[in-house]
Amino acid sequence: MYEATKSEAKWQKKWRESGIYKADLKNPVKPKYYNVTMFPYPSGDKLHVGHWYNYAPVDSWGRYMKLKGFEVFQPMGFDSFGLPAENYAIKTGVHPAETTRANIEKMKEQIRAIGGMFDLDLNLETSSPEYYKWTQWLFLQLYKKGLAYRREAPVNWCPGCMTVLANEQVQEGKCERCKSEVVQKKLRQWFFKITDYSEKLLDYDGLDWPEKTIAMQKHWIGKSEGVEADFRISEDQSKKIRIFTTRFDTIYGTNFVAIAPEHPKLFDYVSDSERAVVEKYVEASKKKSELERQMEGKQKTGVKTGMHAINPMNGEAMPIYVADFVLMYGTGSVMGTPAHDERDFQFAKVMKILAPQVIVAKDGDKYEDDVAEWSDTLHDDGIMVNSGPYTGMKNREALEKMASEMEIAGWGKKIVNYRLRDWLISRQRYWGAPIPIIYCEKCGEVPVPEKDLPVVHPHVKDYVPKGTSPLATVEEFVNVACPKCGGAGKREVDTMDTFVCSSWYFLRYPDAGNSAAAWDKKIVDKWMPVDMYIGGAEHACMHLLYARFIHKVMNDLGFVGSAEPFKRLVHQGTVTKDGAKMSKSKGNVVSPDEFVEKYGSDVFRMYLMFMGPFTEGGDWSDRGITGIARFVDRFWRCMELESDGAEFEVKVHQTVARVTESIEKMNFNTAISALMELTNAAFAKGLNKRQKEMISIVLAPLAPHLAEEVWESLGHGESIFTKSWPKADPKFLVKDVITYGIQVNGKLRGTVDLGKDVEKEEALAAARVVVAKYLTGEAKKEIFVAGKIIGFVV
RNA sequence: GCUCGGGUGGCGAAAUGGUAGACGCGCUGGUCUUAGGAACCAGUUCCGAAAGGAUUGAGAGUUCGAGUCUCUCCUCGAGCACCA
Repeated sequence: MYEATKSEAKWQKKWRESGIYKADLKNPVKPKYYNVTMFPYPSGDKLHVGHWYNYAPVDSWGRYMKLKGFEVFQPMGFDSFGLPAENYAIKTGVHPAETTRANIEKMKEQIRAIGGMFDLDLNLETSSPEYYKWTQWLFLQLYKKGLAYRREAPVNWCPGCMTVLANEQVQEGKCERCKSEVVQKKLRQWFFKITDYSEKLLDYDGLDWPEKTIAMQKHWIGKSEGVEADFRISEDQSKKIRIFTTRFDTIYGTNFVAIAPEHPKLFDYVSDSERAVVEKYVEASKKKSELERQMEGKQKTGVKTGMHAINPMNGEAMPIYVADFVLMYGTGSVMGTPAHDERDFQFAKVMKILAPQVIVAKDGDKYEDDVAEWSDTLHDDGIMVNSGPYTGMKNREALEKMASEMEIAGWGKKIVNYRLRDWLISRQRYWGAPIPIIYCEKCGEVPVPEKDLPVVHPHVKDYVPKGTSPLATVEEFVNVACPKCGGAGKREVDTMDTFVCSSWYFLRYPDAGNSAAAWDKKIVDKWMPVDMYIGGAEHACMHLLYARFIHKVMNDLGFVGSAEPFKRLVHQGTVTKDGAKMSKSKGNVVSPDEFVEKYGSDVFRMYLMFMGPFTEGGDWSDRGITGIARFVDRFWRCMELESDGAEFEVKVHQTVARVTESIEKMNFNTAISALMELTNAAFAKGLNKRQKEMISIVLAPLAPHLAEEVWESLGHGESIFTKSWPKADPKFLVKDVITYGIQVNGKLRGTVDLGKDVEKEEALAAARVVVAKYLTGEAKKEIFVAGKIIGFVV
């Protein structure tokens, strides 16, 4: 009888004592493998099924790579600054410095109970001065390069969290964390100039990432190539209005211009007579929240400004409108071409702008002069019509020609636009890394000299968010001498977005104890890039984008040799309970503890992996865990029995091959089922020693404790994880006798067993006998695919 | 609305264009047992007594052969959402 609990405690202790999960970081002899999972934040809640669903496959993968002969580095730290830790502290009334400490210890114990080979002894915690010192250093490097700057801008304000948020943290107009409705505020805040890296971030060359994640990032960066053009104002020929379009080819159909209410120069384009109306409209749209704008959907509103722009192609005067469907990005004003843009069409309908004219016609042979209903078929590429000298050209070619001619004429140029905004990193919250900047009356904005780092995060009693940073209440912190002139200075009191802390932790792991630098380039370049990065898909446009940006900056500054941080990325799926995401508020959190206690960690983690492909997640149900428990039991019994194993030799090698293939594809579920099949076949008779050794090694990534126990029972003193992955002998993988299916007119009508080297004629002859009664009439076609199928068409 | 994924037994799920439903749960029957929610053996897609027939969300297409490829549609999930 295998006693999981006892055995697991024993092996966890042995692994820790022998340091088997430690990698030789400075001088890896074997090829390195850097296996990382997104580090957790200590929140005070226990580990739930979702954590296990993440960490178990990561660990199985790491153990597999270890058995394959790699020096595997599989560290884990804690993302301990940030809102989860702070909110937990607010809830319990205990200072975050204390709760964080306690929670990390608690979580470490729980993570150790999984029996993973995570290296938790590096003590990487983003809230410790040894770590955030270097987060501040990182800030200074960006500052020096002009990539960190402060400006006043309308920003997203979350009234629930009482802080500003980055664009990435606003979802459907609500705070990503607390779901409060986000409002716009104009504030002076710190930004990272991620937009400088828009183009570089679009390069995914050499990355093995899920297509979907790449698509999401690309969409978020939102590159569009278009044209910026100046239109003259007909009321005042000295004035121009600059518009942006991606469809310059449709300009002959343009019959209005629309400008965003927030446009700084809006009133340059408003006539005196319309001034009052426009002011009213601007006021009204300012009051609308992001959410209200979305609620209105495609219902367009706007008012005339009273001025007109001149269409440079045909000289027509077009009315200018102020309309809030135009966003204050890029030029903040657009040309309206109702026939070729649905929004323009909707707006034109509301404003009763008449007779939108088709410019690009499908196929060129049929088009309507006037568009009564907008249809996206009109949007297709095609042949130019109604377009003066360009009529008859292919529209994409016309676009190029028109744009070059315009550039020569000097009233516009081709440009590339991105929707990515700069990363707002200021937070008016307590539990984060202080921004290392001092404001001096004389010298202005002064960066804290690197030798003065860290800017120590002050202890504050009342850290409940009030809308301004709690750090501002600590006078000894705020008042400081200017590092430049020695005069009176005041510290920046905002803290950094926790995503800054998490954007570089994987660079710290290999050299976590370094007190002289953020990391030693030599060591880090040995380990970077991360070979396998596993974590949730929800970070696609946040952490995963920020980390790439920071890494590229560090690469450009010469601090790292690699251009990308994560070579291969895999997202685990989400485990739901009754179809809903597990959350404490819903009260549907499943705790692994009782199952681990009853069945052991091996059974629990295998059960999670057996649910299905781990990238897909699934709905939690404890029905069925007994199946894995039975398997473990049978497996153990199988290993206890001794036989010569002759009859299982083929099966053993096939199982090794199948498990290898499955794990290689990270299909842990089918790896387990292959082992089940073998166990079911052999558990009553047993295997020979060599066979047991092979099988226990291929089981080891999935059930490490059980595998160690078996290995030891086979008389080995050393850990199974010092061994190497077995190779299936190809001679056992080819069956001598193959059962062929026989199809007649595509329907299966029988089977026949044939030798592996059977000739076509012989096979067909044998098959004909089996399905004789279906072979009526004349045979039209006979099919023989070696190793696969025999077919007749009659 | 746009961009991705999915849709296969009562359930979780397998299937390089080649015998659909491996493996597991559950269920049915049996063996062993004072008893068993333990263990083992057998069965289990649906309809049908059987012969046989049907079957991978719906429909069409390509193919000797389609869960798998192509098109149209339905539906569920995720993400983005007036970026011109």
